[in-house]
Amino acid sequence: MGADGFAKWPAMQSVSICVHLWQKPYMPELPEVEVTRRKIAPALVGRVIAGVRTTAPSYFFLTPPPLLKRRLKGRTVTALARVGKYLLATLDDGSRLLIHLGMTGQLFVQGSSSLRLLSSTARATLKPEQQPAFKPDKHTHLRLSFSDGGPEVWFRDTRKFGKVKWLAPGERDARLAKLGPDALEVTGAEFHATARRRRVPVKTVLLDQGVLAGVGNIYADEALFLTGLRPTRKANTLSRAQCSRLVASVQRVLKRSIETGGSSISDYVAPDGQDGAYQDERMVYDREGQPCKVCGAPIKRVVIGQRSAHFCPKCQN
DNA sequence: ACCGCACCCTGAGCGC
DNA sequence: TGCGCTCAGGGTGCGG
Repeated sequence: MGADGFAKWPAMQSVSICVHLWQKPYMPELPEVEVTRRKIAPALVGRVIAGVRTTAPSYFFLTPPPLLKRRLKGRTVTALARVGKYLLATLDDGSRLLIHLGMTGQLFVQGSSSLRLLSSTARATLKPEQQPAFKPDKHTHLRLSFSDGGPEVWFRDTRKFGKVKWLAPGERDARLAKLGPDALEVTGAEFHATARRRRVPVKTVLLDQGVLAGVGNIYADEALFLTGLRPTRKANTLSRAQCSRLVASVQRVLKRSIETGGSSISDYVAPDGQDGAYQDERMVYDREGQPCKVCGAPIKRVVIGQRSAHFCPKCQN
């Protein structure tokens, strides 16, 4: 990249590409991963990786750091795709870098200042104009520098549920192979074909990445509310029509979230932490005891498969 | 094939 | 004030 190619970097530095992902209500599901992909792609694609810094080996690194460094150095990123909740970077030698953000993963450009990158105390006390650019901490597990000398790309993940793996050219990854069709593309018929032979709660099927890839806890609850189905409803009792409506709801909430996420993070993070505006539209998730926005009944919370599920006892059956 | 559950991790939020 | 406890959650893997 020539000197004039730098023009885009200064503008990018003040931009937070970090979507959500602080605690509970900000899990990276399909929309958050997709928004991250769109924001991070310009800072990745076409650049030559010059240096790789990591933290100590851990199960976060499916490829051990020393090997990861050897494989990435000198490579040019040629594309950045999303597969379910995974990001997949293609490199110029045909190898690929697989990234999963886990629960708390944050992928962003060096120089980003985001309240979500700070401690809760700092978020509460710092005014937006006081936000410092984020400095790498013990949770910043991967730092890529580039031959153009521009800003680095960092991957931070406090709980280390995220994953980084290098895939040799042509290497098939079991995690990717297991994924069902992308949640934005799955059809009602496909969902019904699986649901009809599963006796577990329908929510469990929505969260099964092998059935449809990309739905997490928040959007599963929201889509079920929109469809009027309780999360506890046994999957095999759903009609084909109900499955079609459910899939349509899933796709509606995912698309809506991509829209609001994309716009809200385009240039600034609101001081009250309300970026990733979809949370304002949440009807049930994390609203236990609060009135249903449609009928006023208190939202209920139950546990399904070790995970919380929220629903309106009047609107959902 | 299907299903339930323990596990990985760390910070927030609670009770005392 | 501060300690210790519990909880949250995606994905994996194991035992039934």
